[in-house]
Amino acid sequence: MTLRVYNYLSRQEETFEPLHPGFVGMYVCGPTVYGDAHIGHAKAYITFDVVHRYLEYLGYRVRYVQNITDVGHLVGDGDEGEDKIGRQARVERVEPMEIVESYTRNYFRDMDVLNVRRPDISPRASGHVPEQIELAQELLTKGHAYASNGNVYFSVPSWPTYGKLSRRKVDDLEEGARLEVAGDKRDPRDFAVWRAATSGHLMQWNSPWGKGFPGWHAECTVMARKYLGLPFDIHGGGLENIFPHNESEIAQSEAAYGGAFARYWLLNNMVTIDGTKMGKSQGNSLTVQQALTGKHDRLSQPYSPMTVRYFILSSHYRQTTDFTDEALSAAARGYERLLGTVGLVRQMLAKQDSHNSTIDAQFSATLVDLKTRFEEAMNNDFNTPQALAALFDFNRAVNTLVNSQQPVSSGTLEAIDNTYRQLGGDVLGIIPAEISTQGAGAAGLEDELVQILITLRTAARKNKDYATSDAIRDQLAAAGVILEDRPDGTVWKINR
RNA sequence: GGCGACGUAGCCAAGUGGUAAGGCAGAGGUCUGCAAAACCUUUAUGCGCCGGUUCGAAUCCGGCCGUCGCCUCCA
Repeated sequence: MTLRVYNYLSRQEETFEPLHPGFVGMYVCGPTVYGDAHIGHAKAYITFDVVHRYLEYLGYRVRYVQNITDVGHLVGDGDEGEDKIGRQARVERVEPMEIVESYTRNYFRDMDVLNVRRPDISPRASGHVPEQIELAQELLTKGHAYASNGNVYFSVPSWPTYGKLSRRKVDDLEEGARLEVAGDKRDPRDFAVWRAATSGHLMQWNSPWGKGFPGWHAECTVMARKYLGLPFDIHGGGLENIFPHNESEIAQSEAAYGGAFARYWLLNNMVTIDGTKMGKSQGNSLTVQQALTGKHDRLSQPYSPMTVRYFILSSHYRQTTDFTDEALSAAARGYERLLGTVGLVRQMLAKQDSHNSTIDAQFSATLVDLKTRFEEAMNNDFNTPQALAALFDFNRAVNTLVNSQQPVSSGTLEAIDNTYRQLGGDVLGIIPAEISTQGAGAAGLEDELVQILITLRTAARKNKDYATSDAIRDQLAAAGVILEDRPDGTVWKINR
């Protein structure tokens, strides 16, 4: 059983084999930090987080590099736009680097709550200006770039394979009505590797061509090379950046350094909101914070981070994900179902007084079956919906077992819990190590207080004083504590 | 104008040549003092429409209709 991935370079599914056996180098285009993370970021980084986690599950040692774009990304069309960071700095009346710092922190804060593991290296574009200048010089030396009025442009016509990733024909690009001809470009298709700064530009550096700043595509080219070497295994990112960004990264790297850039291109599809494109320019963006707080026109309620994560993983990463309130609330209930079983298993495990390490023979076949199906799904280009389906089938089997009123050995419960932790936790990142809203994981005092009420209620029920027992249950429910009577006693959980 | 993706039950979503996974919602049932949770049964003779290839197609080919996206900043 081997991992197969869809490679946008070949537009085919291919067997994944890293260049150096046992090691994987992965670069993913990171955010431009001039605003809060939105659900498009969430989809992209959850997607590659799962890729990262699954590669490690398979035993690879992964180096995951994801840049922070803090300079060079321009607002608007053409070449006259303002730097995004610079503009936001002007709006908020602070230094550009304050913008970068604060939105970088927000970015990691949001990704942390979504349980996205941090990359191994988060290099900043502004910290790699010398390398980007060297890239421009190398391209000039090789004849694939030219300097003009303090700008350095990559010459697209000089590089015949330009367009190979996005499958655009270079000749067609000329007809694009939107491509404005900058006065100092030789060809409208050329793009800037280095840009001359106007006097008002807040972020600028000295260069052989005067004061300026790097072009947007340059950072990824140099930082991927610096930290992963060429070629490296996986380049990830969002499909909307396939052109011109990814295309230009490849061209610059191959033209400057020779040889291949990235070996496998994995690109996630985009996000829509109620069926239409989400974009900052559309005015309908949904930030991660808005999804978590529910403070958004389109949302009826807040959604937990794990619900958002589960929802994103419930469709394949190369499909578009349509965020609707209805779909999210369905996901919330589905996720609750999964988590409820995990919580129950952990509570039963905590209640076991003697340890019996024997694993039920019949159930161990179920465990093996789950693992097989799960791995088959994930090996099939990270098919998380299929993997989740396997997990839900397993879930049903577990529910049947723990409700069978037959004794279940602690060894079996432990094996079940470990499986949830490994597949649902380590790989998919949707099953927390501690379920804070579940009795078993609750803080001591909270659990003790609820246990006192449960004891009182149990006594009332024994006396058939249902008025009292129901009053306790109803009032606890109003406070957000749900009681469930099981044959072996009452358990509780917090209803979020 | 160029390029591309998608259209599967009320909703979300896998499946890409062998006779429709999974989740949500709905219906009936079991369990329960009543609930909750869970479990069982049930919910697409059919996968946008029309043709074609094939023993066999949701899956391949052609045409049509529809939706969305990229080509311009965006993950």
